[in-house]
Order: sequence, then structure tokens, then C-alpha cells
Amino acid sequence: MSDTNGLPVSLQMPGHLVRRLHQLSTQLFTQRVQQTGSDLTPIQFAALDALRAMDGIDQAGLAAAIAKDRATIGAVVDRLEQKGLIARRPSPRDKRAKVLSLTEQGQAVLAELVPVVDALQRDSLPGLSDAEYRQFLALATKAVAAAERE
Amino acid sequence: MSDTNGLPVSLQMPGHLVRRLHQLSTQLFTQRVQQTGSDLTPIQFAALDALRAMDGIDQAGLAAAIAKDRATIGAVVDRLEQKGLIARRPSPRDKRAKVLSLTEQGQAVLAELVPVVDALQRDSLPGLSDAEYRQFLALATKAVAAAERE
DNA sequence: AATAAAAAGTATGTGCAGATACTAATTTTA
DNA sequence: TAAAATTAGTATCTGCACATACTTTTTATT
Repeated sequence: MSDTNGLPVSLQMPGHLVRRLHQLSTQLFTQRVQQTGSDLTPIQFAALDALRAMDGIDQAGLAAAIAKDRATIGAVVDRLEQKGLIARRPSPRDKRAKVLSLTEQGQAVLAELVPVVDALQRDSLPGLSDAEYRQFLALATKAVAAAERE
Repeated sequence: MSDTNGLPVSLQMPGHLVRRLHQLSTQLFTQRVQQTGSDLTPIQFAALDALRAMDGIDQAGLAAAIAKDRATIGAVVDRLEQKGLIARRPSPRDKRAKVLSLTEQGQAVLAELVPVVDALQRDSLPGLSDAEYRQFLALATKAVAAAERE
């Protein structure tokens, strides 16, 4: 069950590799973003970015947009609201729903972070040539799309 | 800032793709493993599998082996010990350290799960041909190795 | 229109995951 | 050897992430 390096086989598997890549990209994100003086997490950034493109959606819509469940998004939105980055108002159409939008401060924070986050993407897959990098993205995109199609 | 599909750019980035792949592989793991009647998590499985190959290492060694910090491993080991899958004994060489080993039950559970986990790896990257699957693994391995080299 | 089914948000509980801080023990170095 | 730096494990704190359950409201059925 051990490979020639004596390592557990599970460490060579897709599950583990993907877990490591996720871990590494999260660490890099946190590092780079903290250097700007911000303490936004990857998911908080994703939420803000989704909100920029889809202003006025409700929490369930945001959850679907970034592939999280409603409970998780509720907590994320709580923190973003407390930081003053988003506003949460009752929907006029649906008394259950709460409509989300970026505050001015939220827009400013996002504008400052977008270039930083753009720049770190390439570094989150180190050791690959440009061609390999593009190849990886194409394969990852294909796999995610297939999974989302069931 | 939106692509032609109106989606936030951040959702096309490596960070997000890797996060989704991680999420999908974790969900698949949980699904398949639960069907066997087990409630082991991916990290609990990884810990058991590492322990099989490296019996008698301490918690810090286990943490290094599966790329987790000591605090996280402490909690994981607590749960595995409570389930009776591992034994934790003081090291004779180092009074700070605790030596870990699989119990008989731990070995049995692992033996039962290994084929299940093996089988789900391929399905955690759906929509790819065999060649693309191997390509993806090669690229992911290369990127992880580069990151670990700093 | 009355009922059933579904959806939005919240609350709770478990399990990572990393940061920080602390004690006890070990190793390094001066 | 004595002091300094590391290391092992634990504890605490924050923040996802998902499951389940619950209330309120909306939509679909009958």
C-alpha cells in the first residue's frame, strides 16, 4: 500500500492533491491580502465580488452563485455587514428574503483588492509553465462543469 | 469585470476552481463512505492511512505527513481515539510526545475503506478522459511539489 | 379557497483549519 | 553546564462548511 517512497498512497490521490492545492491557495490569499491591511477571507472576497456583479440578489441567490449553503452564507453575510461592507434590507417582493448590496466602503475595499487577488492567482499554481497553467485551468474548469451538470 | 456570461471573474480563477474541486471531492468522499456505514471524514481517513504506513510516529509527525498543523491533528486524534481506531501512548524517548498506532479495529476499518476511497478518486474528477485525468494529476502533483519546495 | 409543498432565513451541532498563547520537555549555543 | 531557542502537545478563538430542524412566507395543487 506504500509507493516506492514509502508514502501512503492516499497522498498521491486526486482528493489529497486538490486538498493541498486548496490549502496553498488559501494561504497565499490570506498572506497577500493581509499585506494590504485587509482581513478578508477568500469566501468573503468571493461574496463581495459576486455581489458586485449581481447587486440586489438575496442570500439564497448569493449562496447559489458561490456554491455555498444558506447557513454558511448567513454567517458570512453577518460578518460582512458588521464590517460595513454590505447592506442587508428586506426584499419588497418577498417578506422572507433579504436583499444584499455593496456599501460604498464595500465597493472601495473590493476595488482595492481585485488587482491583488488577480495577481496572486498565477502564483497559486507554482512550478507550471504558462502552457501547463492554462492546461490545468482548462481541465479544472471542465471537471467542475461536469460535476455541476451532475 | 464580468465575463460574457455575466459571472464574476473570481469564479473563473484557479482559487475558486480549486475550492470547488475540493468541495466536490469531499462531498463524494462523504457520500461513498457513508454508504459503507462509516462516518470517517477525509482527514480522519488520511490520518489512519498515514498511520498504517508510519506506525509509531507521534502527533507532530502525523501532522507533517498529512500537511496539517498540530492543533488540528490534536482534535482529529482525539476523535479517532474515542472511536477506538487508534491508540495514543507516551513516547519512551520523549516525555512530551505521544506515539500513535492503529488499533485492530482501526486496521479493520481502514482495510474496508481503502478500496472504496480508491474507487472514488477517479469520479472526483468527472468529465475528463483518461488522458486528461492523468494530465491533471501530473500538473497538480507538479504544482504541489513546487509549492512545498517554497 | 384550502391545503400541501417548497423556499428564505435562522439556530444549533459537529468537524476541520489556522492563529496565538501557554506548559513541559528537549536540544542548541555560548 | 547554564542559558537560550526549539519542539510536543494542549487550549482558546475565529471562520468556514455542511447537516438538520424550525418559523415564516410564498407558490403549487387540488
